[in-house]
Amino acid sequence: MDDLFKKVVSHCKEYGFVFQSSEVYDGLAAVYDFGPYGVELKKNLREYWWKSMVQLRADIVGLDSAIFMHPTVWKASGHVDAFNDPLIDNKDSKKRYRADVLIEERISSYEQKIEKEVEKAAKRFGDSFDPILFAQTNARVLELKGKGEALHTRFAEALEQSNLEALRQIIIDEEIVCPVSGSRNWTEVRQFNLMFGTKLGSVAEDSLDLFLRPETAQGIFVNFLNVQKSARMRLPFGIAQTGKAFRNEIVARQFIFRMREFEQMEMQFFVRPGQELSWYEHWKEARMKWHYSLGLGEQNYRFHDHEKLAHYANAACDIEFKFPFGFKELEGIHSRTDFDLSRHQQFSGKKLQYFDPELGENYVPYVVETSVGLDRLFLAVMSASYSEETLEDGSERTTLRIPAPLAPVKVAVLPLVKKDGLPEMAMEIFKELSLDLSVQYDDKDAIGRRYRRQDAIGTPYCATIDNQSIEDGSLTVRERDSMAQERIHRSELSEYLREKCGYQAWFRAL
RNA sequence: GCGAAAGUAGCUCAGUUGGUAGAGCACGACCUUGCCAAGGUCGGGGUCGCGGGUUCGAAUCCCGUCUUUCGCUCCA
Repeated sequence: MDDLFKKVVSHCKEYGFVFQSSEVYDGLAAVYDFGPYGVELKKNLREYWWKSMVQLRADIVGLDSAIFMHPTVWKASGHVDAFNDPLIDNKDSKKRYRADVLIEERISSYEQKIEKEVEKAAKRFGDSFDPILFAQTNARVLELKGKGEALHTRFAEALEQSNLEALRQIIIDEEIVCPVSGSRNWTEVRQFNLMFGTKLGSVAEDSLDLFLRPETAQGIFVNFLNVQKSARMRLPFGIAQTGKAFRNEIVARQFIFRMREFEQMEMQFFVRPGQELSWYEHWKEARMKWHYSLGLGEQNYRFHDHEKLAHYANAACDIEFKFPFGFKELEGIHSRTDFDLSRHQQFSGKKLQYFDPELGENYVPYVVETSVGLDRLFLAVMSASYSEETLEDGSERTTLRIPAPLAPVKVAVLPLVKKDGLPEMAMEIFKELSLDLSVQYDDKDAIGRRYRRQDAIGTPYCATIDNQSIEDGSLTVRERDSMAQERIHRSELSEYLREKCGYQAWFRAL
């Protein structure tokens, strides 16, 4: 594992940001809990997203839909089919493949062979026409074509019936080999469902099979008309929501980058058909600007356009972040067309249309989606903020340079010594500030050590109370990154912190 | 899920051919100092991931299991 990444992971645990779930029971794979500082950072990220996407915009409203949904939702959305992968392992190379992909490759290889035959014949024909050669080529092409079509039919049938044994038989009959080992030593084909199943109802035989939602988006789509009508929204408008989603990943790794239970922050923007691509471009820019506003460094972001589009999209890209293990997806922006609403209309039998007063007609809106992984955003902040430095005096300092508006603790109030009434005055200031900020009080150990402890959890400011404070009410404010100090009056502190730790400056940059 | 490596105190690690656990830091109390970590004294904490086996005796050898990390597949 990357060295920096390793340090970030252990820092997360040691300083109360992220713990492994159920650790006392040896943990639960790919599930994590957020500790005292983690929950604050996560809350701040969610809050900044929500305020900039909902509070600041007249054309977007919020929603909080349930994790449980009617089972037909997932048939309509395509998740029941698309999230089911038939997988097969090669016993020699220990590599795993999707059985359907292996067969599809074989089908297209027949088409390539036909092309080759035709090319070969064309070369040998030259200018003159050779009826014998023509007949031979024709026969070969027809044979290949027949084989390809037969395979295609057999494949479609096996898929239709979800017949795993039939899929395996095709791989064996076609003598498909593993590209790595070259062997035909295959395991059984097994089905992996990426959705978690559960049951609604306490009596087993009366219970309803449900899925935990694998994405939050569908809760927005099925509520489209409820929201549009009750909030009296006109197109174009968006619905935003944050919440947990669940995927039974075969392999879930890289700390909180890929978890089985994760939190999404997403917004579905409903537009008039035909306008979706310009809105798609609009949201690409707007979302990138939002990420830039966090101040983690613009060089750490890039777009990645999807070449293979999902079944529901006509344009899609990712905003990728430079994690310690490379550029990886942080947010997805998809032009989802009218796929979702149309499908829900079809499966529910209820109209999910919008009456456009300008056009004077009804239609199913098109949708542009922006979807961020909150936990990934969290990891991005942690890995971009982690820093180790050697100071002038040769001592080491580990600092989380978390942007002040996101910091779990905004200010620590520290009495310089534990006597002469300094703790009492510090506690008084702590109580004042904690009315509108996350504040910490600490009177243990030497002042320098306390500064380092605050550096390690990313506290941007420390307010130190000394003997002069008792006399004139002034105190020292020490800034985390520069370690610079300035003296201000205690009555100015609240305003000072609000200025430095608020989102206002970020909002203005959007 | 399959393959490979690892698991000893909160953290980083030692533990010699099997003889029944140790260091540094951290933590707690008290004293001292007082604006950028590591002053003094005392103290708490581990059935060596878990279960089984071999042995007079297992952190150490064997088997199983769990978790973590890496590769394969998928994705926010």
